[in-house]
Amino acid sequence: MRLRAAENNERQAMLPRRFYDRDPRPVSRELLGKVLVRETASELLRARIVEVEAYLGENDLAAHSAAGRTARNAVLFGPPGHAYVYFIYGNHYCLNVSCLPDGIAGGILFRALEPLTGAEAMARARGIPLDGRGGLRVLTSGPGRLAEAFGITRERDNGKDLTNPRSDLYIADDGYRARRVAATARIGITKAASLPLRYIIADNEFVSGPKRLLADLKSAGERL
DNA sequence: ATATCGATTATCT
DNA sequence: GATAATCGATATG
Repeated sequence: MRLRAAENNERQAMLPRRFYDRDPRPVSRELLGKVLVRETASELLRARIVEVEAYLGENDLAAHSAAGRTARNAVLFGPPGHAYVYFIYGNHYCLNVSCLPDGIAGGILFRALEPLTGAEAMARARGIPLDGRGGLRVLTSGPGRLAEAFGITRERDNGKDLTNPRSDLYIADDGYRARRVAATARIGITKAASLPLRYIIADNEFVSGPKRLLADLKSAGERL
């Protein structure tokens, strides 16, 4: 009953398509603090978005869309609010959401989440104990980890409309507002590596990478 | 605590 | 045939 009510509230707070129909940078900033939800008949997973990276489409050398449309990156060129899932290093899936109107590429990579609901199921999906080394952090801190925790695969989720009321994967606003937010250089790329397009909730434990606070705030291109 | 390295495959040159 | 928006294990200070 209580869960039911929370569920309904989340449903109502599902972000609409127009939220994503903008430049990936402001969308990234506003995505911080929102809640990623996986909701099926048998499971409810919820986790707060604490780290994302903006990818700017054909003008961004580090973006998958930089060299134009292909079968793999087609979702990035499609309408806003859809899941772009790619497979990387022969090991991991990563989740993005498309931005900007149909025909214009752009997207946002989800890099870290803070578990809110269903941590036990996330641990199961990750194949690790809930109380093991690293604690809850290793469940969802990192793009490959959070995708595994949420059972995200290309087959299951690529192209999924995150703004469809019947989608089992969506993003909600639960009223939380991030306080200290910063932008830093993006992680793990070689091209256009110095642009400050990685957005983090600065004081959040689940932000990815070692020595988070010091390094991040020192290299922060701008405070938001 | 930081550094390096191997795994493993879809995608593109 | 090389590369990649990563992770986890192992080695070293």
